[in-house]
Amino acid sequence: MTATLPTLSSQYDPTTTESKWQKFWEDKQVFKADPNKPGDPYCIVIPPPNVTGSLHMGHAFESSLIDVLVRYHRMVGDNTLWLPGTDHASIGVSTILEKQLNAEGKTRFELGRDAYLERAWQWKAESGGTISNQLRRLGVSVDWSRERFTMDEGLSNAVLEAFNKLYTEGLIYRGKYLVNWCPASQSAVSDLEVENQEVDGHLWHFRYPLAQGNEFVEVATTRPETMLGDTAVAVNPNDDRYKHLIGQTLILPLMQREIPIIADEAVDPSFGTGCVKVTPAHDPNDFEMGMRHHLDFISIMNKDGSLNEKAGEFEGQDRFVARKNVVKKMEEEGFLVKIEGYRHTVPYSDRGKVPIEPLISTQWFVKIAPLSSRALSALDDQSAPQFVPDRWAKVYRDWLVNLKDWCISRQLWWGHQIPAWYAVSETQGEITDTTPFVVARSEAEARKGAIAMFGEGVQLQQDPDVLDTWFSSGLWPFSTLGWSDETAADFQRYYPTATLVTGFDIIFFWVARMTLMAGHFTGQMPFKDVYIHGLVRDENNKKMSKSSNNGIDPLILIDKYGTDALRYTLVREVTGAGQDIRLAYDRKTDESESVEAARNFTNKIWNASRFVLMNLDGKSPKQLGDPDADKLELSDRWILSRFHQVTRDIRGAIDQYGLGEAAKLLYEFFWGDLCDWYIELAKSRLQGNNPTSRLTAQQTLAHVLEGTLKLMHPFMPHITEEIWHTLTQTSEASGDSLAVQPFPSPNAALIDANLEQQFGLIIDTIRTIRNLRAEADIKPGVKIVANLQTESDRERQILAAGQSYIQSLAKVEHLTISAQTDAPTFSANPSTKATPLEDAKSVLGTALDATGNFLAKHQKPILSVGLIVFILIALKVFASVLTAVHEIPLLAPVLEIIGIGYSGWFSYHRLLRTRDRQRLYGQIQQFTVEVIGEAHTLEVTPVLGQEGSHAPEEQRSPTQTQPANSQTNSQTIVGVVGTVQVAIPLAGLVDLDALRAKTEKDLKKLDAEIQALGGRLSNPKFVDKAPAEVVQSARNALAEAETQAEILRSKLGRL
RNA sequence: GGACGCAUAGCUCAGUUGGUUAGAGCACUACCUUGACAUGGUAGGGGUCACAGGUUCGAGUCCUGUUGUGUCCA
Repeated sequence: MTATLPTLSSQYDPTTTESKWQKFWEDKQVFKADPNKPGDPYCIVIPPPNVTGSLHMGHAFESSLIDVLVRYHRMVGDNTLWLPGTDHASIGVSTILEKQLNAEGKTRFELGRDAYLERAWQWKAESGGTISNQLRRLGVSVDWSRERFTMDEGLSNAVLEAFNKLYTEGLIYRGKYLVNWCPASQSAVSDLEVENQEVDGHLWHFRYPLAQGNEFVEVATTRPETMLGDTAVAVNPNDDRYKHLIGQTLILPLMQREIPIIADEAVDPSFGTGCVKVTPAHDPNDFEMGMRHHLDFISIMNKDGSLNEKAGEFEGQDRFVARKNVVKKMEEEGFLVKIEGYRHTVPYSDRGKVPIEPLISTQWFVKIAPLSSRALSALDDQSAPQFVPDRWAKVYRDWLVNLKDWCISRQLWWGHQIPAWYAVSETQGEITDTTPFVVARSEAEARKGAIAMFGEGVQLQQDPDVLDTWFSSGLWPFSTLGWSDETAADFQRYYPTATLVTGFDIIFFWVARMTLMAGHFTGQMPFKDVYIHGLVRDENNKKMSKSSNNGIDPLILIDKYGTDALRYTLVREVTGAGQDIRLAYDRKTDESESVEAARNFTNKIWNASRFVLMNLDGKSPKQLGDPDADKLELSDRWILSRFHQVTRDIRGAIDQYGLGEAAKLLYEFFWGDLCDWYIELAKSRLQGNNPTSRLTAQQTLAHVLEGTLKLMHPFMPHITEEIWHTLTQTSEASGDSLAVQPFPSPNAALIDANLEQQFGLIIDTIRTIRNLRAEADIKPGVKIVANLQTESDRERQILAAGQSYIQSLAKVEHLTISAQTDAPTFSANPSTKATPLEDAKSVLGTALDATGNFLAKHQKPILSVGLIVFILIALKVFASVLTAVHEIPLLAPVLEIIGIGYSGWFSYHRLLRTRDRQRLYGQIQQFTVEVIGEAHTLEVTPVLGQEGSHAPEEQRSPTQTQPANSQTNSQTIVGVVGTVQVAIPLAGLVDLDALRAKTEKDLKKLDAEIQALGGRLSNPKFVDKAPAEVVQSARNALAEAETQAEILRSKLGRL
């Protein structure tokens, strides 16, 4: 698309642009990976979002981060694959279907397994694509052709294979244990699906009577109904209060069961009364104690949370109803001592949102120790995976150490059905805790095995339960690449993957599940790096969650500001250590200040690019060609140096996961260096009539803009793709994309720190002049006269080189650069005053330099003979000028005062050409002002400026801005930059008080600094111990500050 | 209770191995509709770096403690 320039709007509109490029990328398969192509493999598997999910800010954040990495690596030349997909969310989908069925007055059992699953697949077909489609709107560069789902055929095979292998190796077992039971979904859940919540509950104190005698012990509980299942009371063996009771028995109230008092180290004597009731079938700690002391395990609860026949008269009551009734009954019978308010944590089911009930049940488990030891040794011996930031490695390690066996069976239908077939014919047609079973890859295979064991007549029934979703998700990094076929091309090429990007809250779910499984099945850690990012918090710094309903919908912000703006906002907020980021948001207006700022940045990119495009004469960067090295002007060399430096910094930052830093570097470079300075400097060249200079500016602009678009592409893919196509005049039909262009490489030869530093002085000088203009209330359109004075040869040379820049950007009509100090006769530091000889040398140096510049500018071959001739001519002119000087009023005495050396320099610069001499007329007056402090003795005829190609009548002569006969104009406002004095003669009335106040303030600051530096330097310990470099820089700083202060003080004296 | 963070401008946050005058964005003030951009430009004001000690020639930065705050684990 070679958009005709006038059609480019002055405001960037993301809506059409973004959908266009998203479609383009997908249609042209720009991100389709090819394992046969060259390049280092770089693969990221998307942490599969839950298929029931919809896009939230966390996805947007994480996807933005991943996309930066992936797009960067693709452009750097790596063979890159970002593989998308979703997991099947066993409990999540079941909950949704359960609700639907409830509304229809049905249960899944009435419906039957097959019909239920049909319905589930139908739901998936209709709603399962939501999250994927929303991800598309983020512009993620995933390979959609490889999109996977944990229940598709390949991944299901991987699950079968993994289960069978683990079972054969003795790492999967079936057994009766205490599990986290979710009465809402009526399924076991893993430890990780349990969320502890602090609640205001109660502590009920009960009295249990001893079987012998009339003593009591007092116990306390937060779940009174569980007392129905108590089979002991425990005390600490070292607790003197109760030592005598150990071994005696109690009569459990309500149940009239005789239970022992046991001694166990696990009892905390300081908690409550020091006596604890023990309910082994309903509490994890008590379960352990029950095992240790061979207690009875009495389960009093049904799977729906109601009490069973073991609960006596409370049978059939819901657990919370029973709780009240038990307390009531205990009170009636005189066993209730007291009820205290008590804040404690209660385990809630992550999905079911009801309190978990620890319940004894027969389930399938994965033996963790052998798996975690492998992951641990990978971490300890090889630091694999590498965590960024590395402190998370410790959290990961702690977790691996504390892992318990993993309950993988779920009493649900949606998911991978456990590949175990029971020989139900051995147990009266039912699956019991003891029914023999065969684990196999298929029913046919199972039958074969079962017949071998139980004969032809064996009846088989597959385990009705399904596997934990995480069982299949844990295989994701390799199952999606083709495992268990280890010869699969993708697996060979892309495994192990490069980086896992995830939030710290999910370390336990993701990272550990995957490292355990990968370590076991592939012998490698599934990713080299784990990049941990923080959470996106809302405007009140609260974690966004469904339950607090404070989520911010990324799609609303995308609609309002554009995807690139949102992505940039999120990425630039990221800082080094994986801190949380906060997103500004106004819920009433759906506006976000921070995204708006990023939107403004996209608009800036758009308009700066538009400016460049409008000035390239319709040519692409390629057609313009690269600029000739010897035609580059100072500003060209500067922006190229900046570009290559920033390229180097950005590569370094991204390579170290400093994505936010890279994003900020881009902002500063683009808005600051490129727009505020280079483009502004290039304007006069683009509009001027020097074709060489114009072409060089065009080439440099085109080159730097294209390079910058590449640098920015990973962060803001849509707008950069749009502009790049226009800039390079690449048609969409070609299928060529910025996304696959090579990322810029820094060219060290073009990086010039010295040049950048010099340019810094020019920039600071411009800023100082602008500052002075504002202080003096000079209107922005008015051109002024400015005098720069410094004793430093180096500074003068820099300023001379940047003279036209200063004039152009600070709106200076006439600029003088001189060695003359402001008030030489009052110099406080005579030793720094230039001698005539030094002056002469300086003049010669400057002259030679200026000559060189002059000749280079005009590209004439230089012969040393020519140079000598030129200098001779210059000297001759100098001589004749001395005569001319006397024709100009007051000039001769002025030159006498300021010295012959400067006069030479001055003559060269100001009197050599007619135009310069004319300009001089306008400057004489202010010279007089500077030197003598008054101008009224001078009479000058106004002379129009004739500089450049501008229409003279549009310009104001300096004499017009500074009426010669006025008494009010004999003031000069002075600023300092480096050791350069910047002086601007003032016209009209000036607020002297304000000027004085300003100057005094600056002076005060300087004096404080001088004092601090002086104090430091007069401290022998500092001078002795600090590195010479630091001491020297302190000395330089002090000298500079003293010069500055001197300038200001002398100015202040005159105000 | 244990672990890990955080505390810097009105707000949100940077600040690399200690080294000149602590930075940015937003907000604020003044001026400017200048031929890329008012979603813009120029300039400006605004900070005892939570507090108290210590190490050091030198501490926003390192150490100890205190306070406040957040997260995870139990």
